[in-house]
Amino acid sequence: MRFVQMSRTRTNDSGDRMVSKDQTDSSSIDEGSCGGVLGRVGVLKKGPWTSAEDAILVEYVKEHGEGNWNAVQKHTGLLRCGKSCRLRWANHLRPNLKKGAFTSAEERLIIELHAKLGNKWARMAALLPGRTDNEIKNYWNTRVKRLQRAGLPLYPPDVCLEELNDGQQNQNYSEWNGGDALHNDVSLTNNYDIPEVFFDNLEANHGPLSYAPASPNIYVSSMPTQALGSLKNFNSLPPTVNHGRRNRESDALLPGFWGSDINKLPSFDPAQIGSYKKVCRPFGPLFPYDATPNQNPTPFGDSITGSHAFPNGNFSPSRPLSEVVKLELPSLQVPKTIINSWGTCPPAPPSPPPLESINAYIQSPPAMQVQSKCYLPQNSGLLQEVIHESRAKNRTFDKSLSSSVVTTADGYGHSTMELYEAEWGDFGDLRSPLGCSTASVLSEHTPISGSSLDESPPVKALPDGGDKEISAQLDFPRGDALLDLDCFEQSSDYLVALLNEDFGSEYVASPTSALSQGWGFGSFTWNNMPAACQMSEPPSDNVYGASE
DNA sequence: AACTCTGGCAACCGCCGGAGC
DNA sequence: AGCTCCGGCGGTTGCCAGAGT
Repeated sequence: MRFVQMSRTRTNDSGDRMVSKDQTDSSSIDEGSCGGVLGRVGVLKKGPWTSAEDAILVEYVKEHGEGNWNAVQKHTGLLRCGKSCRLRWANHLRPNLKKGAFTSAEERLIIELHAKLGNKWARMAALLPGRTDNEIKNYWNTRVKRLQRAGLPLYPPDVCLEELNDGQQNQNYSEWNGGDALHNDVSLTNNYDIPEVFFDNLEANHGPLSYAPASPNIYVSSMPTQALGSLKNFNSLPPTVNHGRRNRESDALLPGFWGSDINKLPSFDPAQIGSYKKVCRPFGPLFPYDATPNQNPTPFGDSITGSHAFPNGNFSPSRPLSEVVKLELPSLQVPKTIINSWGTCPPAPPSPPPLESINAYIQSPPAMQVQSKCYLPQNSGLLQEVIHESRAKNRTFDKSLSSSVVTTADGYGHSTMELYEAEWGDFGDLRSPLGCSTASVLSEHTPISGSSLDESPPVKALPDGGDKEISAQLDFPRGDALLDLDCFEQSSDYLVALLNEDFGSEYVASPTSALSQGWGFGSFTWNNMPAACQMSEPPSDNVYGASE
């Protein structure tokens, strides 16, 4: 999976094989970075270190110890600034440095630490003996890149669970105990973020089928099925598209996602599933239909905000920054204030923004992609934040879902739950075979075609409040195509190929069997399924660990 | 064989905080 | 209090190698 750290030596071992273009950069007299200036010698050297320089530095440290790095140049004549010396020593020369690829345990630890700490590379390095912050950072960034391309979340389910459990220990608030905890959480998350799930999948699906209504990669909730759900993204790609790259990625897809050694993946514990059901259920399809805006002031979901891992590796910090003493922003983050300034989404008003603005977004994939890119940066990367917030939100799910009423073609109102059951009955469960969003499902199979806003499909007023509208018109262009069963079958075949390639056919005989086993392909997965929809027990097989 | 894309890695850059004066 | 120096940290860049087309 992860390339074994190459034995190649770019710098010095092979005798200055590599020469940087600015190996001696006399222009970089930058006090802020590396000094650059040196009184008597002239210019400081930049670029890769040579073995001779290393030897000089090692000798110096042996003699004088670490620290006082700016004195190195004085004492040794080494044309390197103090910072460069320190880095070289810390990252390559100091003893007890562990070289080579990260072990599975280390990778696992990094993931867990990142879930807890965010981009605190130095702190992680302190907990990983022999590893440097730079190493960890590089590893993580590469991982983020890979997963982002694959449209996968960053944290495996058990890591989420651990964080979840940790958080539960720390936050043992009751569900309706005066609503303080919940209220605070909800009120503080009143930031009207467009759920990242949209952008996430739009990004993941950008390309020939960028219009495809990707199922939201609902992070925690869909963890066990996330990989399968994400395979959908590849599913939606024509087999002729970039096959080689895809194969490469498919190779990285699951093992890379869950760790370097798939066999070491934690078993899928039904008990954990219970936790998922309990905690994560609401994340998925709820957001466009949340019928309890009073408790759920954000139009998207408090059910969603913060519940999703971005493919860039970070989670949405829907949990307000104000709640975090000092939130370290991962590499691609911007202050929360920017979140509310994206696109047409208004800054947090006291009431949910009009659905029109939301729909406008959803129906403008290109713009969404742009927005997505703009949006990505603010994720905190702190899994705990997400879980913390999600806890306060998931409670609204059952109520909202069961109370949501949508007028269907028969002219009668149906609860969204009824619609789910009706629409997905053919599949034996309530999952979208292609991970179609609830929105597209409903919009496709109700008179509210929603293919165009111009048609002004009726917006459903909820019985419990005239101003609570269901965005039944929420739709993706061409969403109907993805509901087509033929399309599904084709995609399924492709999925089978992928699955067989990655897992071996013994793991998943067919996508339909996978479905029948409770493995969702998209937004409707076992774990984000409303409780009422979970009519059968989740799969007990440990798909990922089946080889054990 | 040439090209492209991606992963991996080393190193640099800029900012920040602490210490000392 | 203000300044400078130093070191630490996180983000970014640039290069090479490998894989695929």
